[in-house]
Amino acid sequence: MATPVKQPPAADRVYTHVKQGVLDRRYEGGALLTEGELADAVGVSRTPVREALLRLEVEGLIRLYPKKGALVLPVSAQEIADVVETRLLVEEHAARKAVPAPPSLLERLAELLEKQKAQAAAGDFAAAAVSDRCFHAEIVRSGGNEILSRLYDQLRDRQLRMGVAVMHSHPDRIAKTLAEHEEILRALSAGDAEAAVGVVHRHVSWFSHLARGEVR
Amino acid sequence: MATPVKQPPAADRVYTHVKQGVLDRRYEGGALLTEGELADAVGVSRTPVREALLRLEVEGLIRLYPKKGALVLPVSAQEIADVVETRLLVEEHAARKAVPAPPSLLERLAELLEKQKAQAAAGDFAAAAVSDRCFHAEIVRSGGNEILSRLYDQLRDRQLRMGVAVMHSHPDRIAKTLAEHEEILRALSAGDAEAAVGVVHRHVSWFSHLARGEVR
DNA sequence: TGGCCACAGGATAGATACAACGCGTACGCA
DNA sequence: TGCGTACGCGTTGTATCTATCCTGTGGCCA
Repeated sequence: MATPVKQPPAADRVYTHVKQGVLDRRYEGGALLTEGELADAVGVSRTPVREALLRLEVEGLIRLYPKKGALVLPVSAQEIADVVETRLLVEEHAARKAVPAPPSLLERLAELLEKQKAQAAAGDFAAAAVSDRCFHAEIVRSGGNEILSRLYDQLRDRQLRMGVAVMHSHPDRIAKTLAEHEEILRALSAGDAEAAVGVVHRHVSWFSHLARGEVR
Repeated sequence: MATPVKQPPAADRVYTHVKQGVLDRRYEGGALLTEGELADAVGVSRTPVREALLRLEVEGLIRLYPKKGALVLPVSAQEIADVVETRLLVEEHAARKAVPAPPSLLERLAELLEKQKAQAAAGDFAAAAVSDRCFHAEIVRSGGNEILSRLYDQLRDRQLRMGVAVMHSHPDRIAKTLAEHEEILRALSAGDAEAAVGVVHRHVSWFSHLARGEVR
């Protein structure tokens, strides 16, 4: 048999294609995508394309203009501020709620932290970024609130568009991130909610300083 | 001319139809909707139905099962808890941020409160519920965070499914709601953030007591 | 009688065909 | 030359058709 693996659904392929394209700037902010283009690019019909675009609009990555096309939303200062503010709200809440932390959570966090360290040391920054993301998501998910967990995932996606390059280019920043993660883990282990919240606050709001005025 | 008005897009009609159906319990939780049924019911083809169902899934009202149909999600205790927790998080944050409140905000809130009072006095509980909702939404929107504003709207929609009847049936509760709104407005006017947060907390978490164990 | 397999029914997933709409352009008229 | 209108192209919106997949049912065999 030539292709024993079953292809993922066409709608998902389009979704991933566009999302990746938007996230890593292959599609510039302000670009106007049309269903036909995307259909050709991915090799499917327009129907699944419509589906994917609809999902992406809900996530706030694009905006659908009737009879015109899908506008790749440029990153605005407003959006950056909103994302950071919302992340702060969700993550601080999660950190506060994660105290006292169950051993299973602490264990998973320690594991993720080790993994990220190893990946950073090996120079695999992309993988490290994934681990970074998992670390935060794990804390949020430990709160057990599905609404907040889903929201948080979306926030991280949107944040990916805003200056990821900087994260990857500065080893200093990586080290600082790791140190802060360690600090968060320590605070959670110690059951010190306010300390954990404080570190999370620093950790997240650092980004807003960096992003200020860097709207491209 | 018979129908001079232009019909809204078919997808929107389906969306509204299903959403209303789910919200006012015409479609029971646990029911399995099929695209064909809905297409016939609204009088459009299945394509816009798909679109509408997709949007509703993102909002968390239904769950799409591949090759099976659209399950109207039953209200679970988990969902109630999540909605209330998230509302608390968002609304308390909004209340805190709304201090000091600009006069324009206070003005709009006072206006909405008066309107709701009049509607409640006139016995138009449905309209009063709409005003109630606007009151809260206005505070959240004043924060200027689009992500939180959109999230909040979704939360209110979902909460509509959980025991609205109770709200409408007890005039006592209406009176209490109005009193609490007045209290919130007073606290905001006075610039007392913590007082406002406290009232909001009471106001929102009242619902969780009511909903506990009342999962239908 | 119990379990397995084949088949049929119904649903979605995807492709394609058609209609309606909007926008820009170019032509015509004043 | 300037403005208004009409035409044409491109895009989305909707409908319909086909293929694929899942599920439940029925019969057959051990």
